[in-house]
Amino acid sequence: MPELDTSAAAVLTASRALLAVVARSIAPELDRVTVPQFRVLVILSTAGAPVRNRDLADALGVHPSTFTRNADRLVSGGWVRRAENPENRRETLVSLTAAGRRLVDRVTARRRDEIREVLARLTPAQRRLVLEAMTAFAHAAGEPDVGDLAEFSL
Amino acid sequence: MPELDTSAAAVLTASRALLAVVARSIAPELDRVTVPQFRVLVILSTAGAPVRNRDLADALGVHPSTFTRNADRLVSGGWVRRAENPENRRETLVSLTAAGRRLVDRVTARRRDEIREVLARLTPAQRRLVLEAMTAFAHAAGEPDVGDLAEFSL
DNA sequence: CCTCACTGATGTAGTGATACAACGAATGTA
DNA sequence: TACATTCGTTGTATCACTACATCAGTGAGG
Repeated sequence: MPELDTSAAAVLTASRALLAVVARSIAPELDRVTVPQFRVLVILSTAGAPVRNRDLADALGVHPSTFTRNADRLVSGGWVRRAENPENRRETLVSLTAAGRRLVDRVTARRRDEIREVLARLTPAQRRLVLEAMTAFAHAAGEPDVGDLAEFSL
Repeated sequence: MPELDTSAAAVLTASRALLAVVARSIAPELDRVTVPQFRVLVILSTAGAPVRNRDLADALGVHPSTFTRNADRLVSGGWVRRAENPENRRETLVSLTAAGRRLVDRVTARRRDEIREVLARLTPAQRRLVLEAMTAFAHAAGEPDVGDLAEFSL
C-alpha cells in the first residue's frame, strides 16, 4: 500500500505545522504557568468539575505528593482552588478559578485563530476538503486518551 | 464565513489527536532524554550538520551558558559530540552521535507508524482525501519556524 | 602589536518537578 | 471498638533548567 505511506508522510508534515501552532498558542502564557502546570489546568477544564487530588495525580502520572506541590504553586498563582470534599473530608477537590479558566480559554482561542488564519488562505473547496479529511482522521484516531495527552497536553 | 469556523473546529480536534500521537512517540524515550534535550537533538537532526554552540542557544531561545549545561548532559549521555571548529578555534560545534541520530529516528518512526495505523482504518478514498487536505493545510501553514518548534519541538 | 569583541565554559544561585518516607486525619471493616 | 486502609500533606533529597557574572582563549582591526 504505497498510498498509505504517502498519506502518512503528508500527515506527518501537517502534524509539524500543527505542533508549531500549538506551541505558539501557549508561548505567551509560559511566563505565568509552566507546561506541567498548564497540563493540570487543561485536565480540570475538560473535566468541567472539581477533581480529587489523587485522581489528578493519576491522570498526570505523577506521585500524589508531587501533585500536591504543583497544586501549591497553582494555588499561589491563583489558577486553581482547593476545597475539602464535603462528602469525604479526607479528600481534597481541586477546581479552576476564573483566572485559570480564562487562561485555558485564551490558549484555545489563540489556537483556533491561528488555524482560522491558515484556512483563510485556502479556497472554499479546499476548506471543505480539510473539513472532511480532518473529521475523518480525528474519528479514526479516536478520542485521545487522557493519559496520552497528560504527557504534554499542550 | 461559517464554514471557516466549522473547518477550524475540525482541525482543532484533529490537532488534539495528532498531539496525542506526538506525545506517545516520545514517551518511551523520556527516561533517556528530557524534552529540552530532545529539542536539541531535533534541531541537530534537521540541520544535518554540526551547529555552533551559540546558534543552538539562539535557536532554543536560551542563554548560551544554559545551553552549555544542557550540552554537558547530552554529551554525558552520548547523544551529541562536541568538537572545536577547526576554522575558528573559539567556536564549539555540536553534532549528533549515531545514538543521538537513532533516537530521533526512533521517535519519527514511531510517529509515522501510529499515523499509518490510523490511516489504515480509513477507506482508500478517505486516504486520498487526507493526503490532499493535509498537503494543502501544511502548505498554507508554511514551513514551521525553528523558533516556534523550539518551544517544544516534540 | 595591542586593544576590543566574541565564544564557550564555570561559579553561583534560584525555581520547578519529582519521588520516597512518614505522619495525621478520616473512613471503612471486622 | 479496634484495626486497617485511604488520602493529602510535609520533610527530605535529587535532578534538570535557567540566568547572570566572570574568565580565559581566540580572532579581527587599527
